[in-house]
Amino acid sequence: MSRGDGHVGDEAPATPHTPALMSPSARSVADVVFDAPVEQPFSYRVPDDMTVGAGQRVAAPLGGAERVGLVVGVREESVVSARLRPITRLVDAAPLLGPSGLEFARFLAGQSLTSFGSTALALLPPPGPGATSAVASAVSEAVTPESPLVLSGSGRERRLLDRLAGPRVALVITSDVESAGRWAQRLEKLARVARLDSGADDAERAAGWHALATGRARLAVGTRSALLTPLPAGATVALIDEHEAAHKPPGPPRLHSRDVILERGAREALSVVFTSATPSVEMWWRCESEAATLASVTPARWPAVTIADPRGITRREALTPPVSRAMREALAAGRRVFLEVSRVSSGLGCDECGAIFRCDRCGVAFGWSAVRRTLTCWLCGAGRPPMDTCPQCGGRRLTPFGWGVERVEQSVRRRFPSARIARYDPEARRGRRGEDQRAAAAGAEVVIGTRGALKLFGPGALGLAAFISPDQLLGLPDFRAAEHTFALLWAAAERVHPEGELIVQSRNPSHYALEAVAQQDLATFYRAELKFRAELGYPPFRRLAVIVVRPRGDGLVERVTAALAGARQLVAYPPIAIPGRRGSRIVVKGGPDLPQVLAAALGDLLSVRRQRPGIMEVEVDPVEWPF
DNA sequence: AGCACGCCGACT
DNA sequence: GTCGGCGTGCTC
Repeated sequence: MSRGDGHVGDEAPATPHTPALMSPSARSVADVVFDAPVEQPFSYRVPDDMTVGAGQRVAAPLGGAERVGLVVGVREESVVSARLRPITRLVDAAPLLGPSGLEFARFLAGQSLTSFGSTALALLPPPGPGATSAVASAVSEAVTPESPLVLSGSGRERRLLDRLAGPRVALVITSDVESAGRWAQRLEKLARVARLDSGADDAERAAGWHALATGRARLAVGTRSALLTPLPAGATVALIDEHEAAHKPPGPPRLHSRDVILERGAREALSVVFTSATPSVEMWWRCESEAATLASVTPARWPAVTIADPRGITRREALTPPVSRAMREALAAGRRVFLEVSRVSSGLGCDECGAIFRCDRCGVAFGWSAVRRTLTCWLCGAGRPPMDTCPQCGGRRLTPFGWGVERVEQSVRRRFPSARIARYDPEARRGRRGEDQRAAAAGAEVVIGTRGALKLFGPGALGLAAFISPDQLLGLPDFRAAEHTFALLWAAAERVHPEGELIVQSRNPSHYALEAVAQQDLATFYRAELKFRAELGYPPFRRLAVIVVRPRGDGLVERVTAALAGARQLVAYPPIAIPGRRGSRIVVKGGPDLPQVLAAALGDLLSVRRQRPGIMEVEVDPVEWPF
């Protein structure tokens, strides 16, 4: 993280090129990058009656079609090849990014091993009409750089609002449009709000971008496409729910909004504020090492938390007696019930003691294939036949995890035939059904759903939240399994009324994620999790990347493996065949400079990735494992 | 990424 | 004999 001067939107010239001053024979040539996996820019002739500057989007012919690209430089050439084709039209009336904005986008591209063009274009608002003013020169004021602030605990959003009430320019980044809408409404009470997310139409977004840049708007709300919005020094950038995986969705720009903001904040002396009930382990670690500040936590009123051990109850029964009892009580009191179901069933565990079988080397749960009868570590590739008895307790009932929504619903209906029960599993199928489900769930007393269903409930809205089988989440073959489970349990607890109850059915009742929620103590979780991460070399102590290679013909996997083996700073795990799809996955571990080292090691292989659906994808700092 | 060119299999 | 698979290379 280097501290530079200047910031994203500054010093973009309003008139980048003045033809009148050039000798009559000189022609302007613009270098343009596109959303394509090619690094080098393409050159175009700038028509005499057109003015373009770096940081401005234009449309130009490429490969037989007109495409939108970003101008990265303009040159004056006395001799221009006749083969150079002209720019077709302007997409933005003026540059959206200044020189430091372009430099920042280039830096980000290097971090994510994604082409400059793909990165920059993915971080800009969709092209729309209405942008008439150039990016303003920002007023530089002396600002003491502040350490990023993490607001946790109850009332964290209230405290963010208080901070945003001041005179400072502020940009609020959310993970999704729905949340952006909520924040826009809240902020409207403070000042006029420019919406930069897709909840606003294109013209409104473009106008908002410039309104913020020119100081005509003080507050703005957006998603990832607002991350490069020009801001004056001293402005605030807030990230809502910092721990959410949705801040790094699949596909370009393959960047976590948190990392973009931290880097931008350091470069431009911005005030960075994150909210999160359960900060990411990376962010917690920053706070511990004083690279960020955790705001003193005001604990919320917490519901009673019960860990119910389902061992010994029939395997046909989804609900333990404590859950049935609590359901009856909640329904009798007229309070709502949420039953969380984790649909994954990819691990093997012991029915007797609750142990989840893990790879000794990597600490992640083995994946279980019933067809092939093998346990496989998705990370290092180690495979083995299932054990006959549990190595921990000698138990003989070894079963795959498996409570799906359907089975739980049947089980619950048998027990509570007269309750209004609805299912909510929006991930299951797309389309209209999602809306129907939502409507049904809104009127139901009992909602049975996957983790996505939690957002149906506001704080304190539930009488009971019960997790049917969170061991399925804890047992995922992912080193972030505990972190994700912890965040989910905590979020559920916040949605339960203080007089209500949170029940977790688990065969691992002493797991630190469960204990931390029961005790309402964040540190209990992060202490144990950081120890695990340090011992086995996971983030934040080491960085990871996942390379997906599709091995068509020519031994590409072998070439990639050989290239990685040559880099001493990297640990590359052996390639693992991807179940279902054709291809292999290679996990790479490295230090803080992982992107640079990886790029150097792969060399040409990175640029030679031509193929139908991605011959080679490189995901740096993955949040969710590709299965 | 798209798209065209180009060389080997099964088919109206 | 063609139609079409996708491997290879290019796009200003």
